[in-house]
Amino acid sequence: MEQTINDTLREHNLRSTGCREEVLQTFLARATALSHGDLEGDLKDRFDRVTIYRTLKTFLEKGIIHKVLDDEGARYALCREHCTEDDHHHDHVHFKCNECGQTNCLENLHVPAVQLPTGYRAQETNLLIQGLCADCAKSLDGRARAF
Amino acid sequence: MEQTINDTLREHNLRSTGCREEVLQTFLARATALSHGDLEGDLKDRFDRVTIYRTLKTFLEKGIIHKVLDDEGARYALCREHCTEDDHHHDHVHFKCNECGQTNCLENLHVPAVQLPTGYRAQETNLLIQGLCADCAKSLDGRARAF
DNA sequence: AATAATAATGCAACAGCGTTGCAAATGACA
DNA sequence: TGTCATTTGCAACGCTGTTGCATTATTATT
Ligand SMILES: [Mn+2]
Ligand SMILES: [Mn+2]
Ligand SMILES: [Zn+2]
Ligand SMILES: [Zn+2]
Repeated sequence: MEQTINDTLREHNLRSTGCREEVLQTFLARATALSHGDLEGDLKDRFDRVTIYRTLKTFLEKGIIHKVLDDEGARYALCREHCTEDDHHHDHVHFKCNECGQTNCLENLHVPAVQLPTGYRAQETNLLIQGLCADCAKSLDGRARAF
Repeated sequence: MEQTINDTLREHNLRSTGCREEVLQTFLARATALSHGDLEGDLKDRFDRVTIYRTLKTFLEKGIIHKVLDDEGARYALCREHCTEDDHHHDHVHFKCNECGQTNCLENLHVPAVQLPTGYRAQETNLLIQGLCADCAKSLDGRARAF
């Protein structure tokens, strides 16, 4: 695992540093879209917030993470498919649970194509669906039945 | 027109004030999604920026405008369909032009339904397509042909 | 293992966005 | 015209994200 992280950094032509290792580690461990604040919560005693900002920017540029559309602030998630500096492809759906607040990539759910008006050209699409994730829907149902 | 604006405010149980009239006027005139900064640009010598923020918040709550999800910041657009305090419905596509920067509602382009994983429940969807609007695509083509 | 070249970090300072509390001004309505 | 609830401007604040610069760490080379 330690090795995987440094391999990933090396593959993207990035030096191995404490902050980069831990940010990447956090993304792998939490497996959900994270904001800068989430990361700062975990890492602020070890690294300066500016360094975390710069790490996110670097990871974005190198194709290690992608930006996730959100109604309140910027979030980022690991790129599973193989993205590079030039070639990003993230045409999957993102889901945000209004109950637990988690935002996740639905990697195998493709954004459906839409027929744009004449002359328009699409370059990138972002579909965010908000609602209840399976876990929260279930526990809310349980709570409702109790009454 | 003057009358239309005050009618709209009245219909939503809002007092007619200079700031509200001019913000609504600006939305009608520009016919595109606006950020707080856009409005401030037009109105800052007449109204305090806090008042503009509060006007946006009020219009949002009353269903006069809706929030448009954007990759860089908050934008707002007029509700065309009849929204109220309780009942918002904005399942149309939003398009942002990467050339001219304008974000627009494609009112008659419905967000297609997607089949979520078992247990998930959708409550709201936001589809943002980025690319080139018809005007910009055309003028870029013209420029390319000139070489 | 020591060195040199390059890149990353921490710190301080800053700009922009959005919110809040409060006193003064204004709009609605009788 | 007067009353009362609402809205406004102002000052202050917190949060997010950026920049410049001196210091430190990583990497490649010897
Ligand atoms: Mn994703
Ligand atoms: Mn819209
Ligand atoms: Zn949930
Ligand atoms: Zn355009």
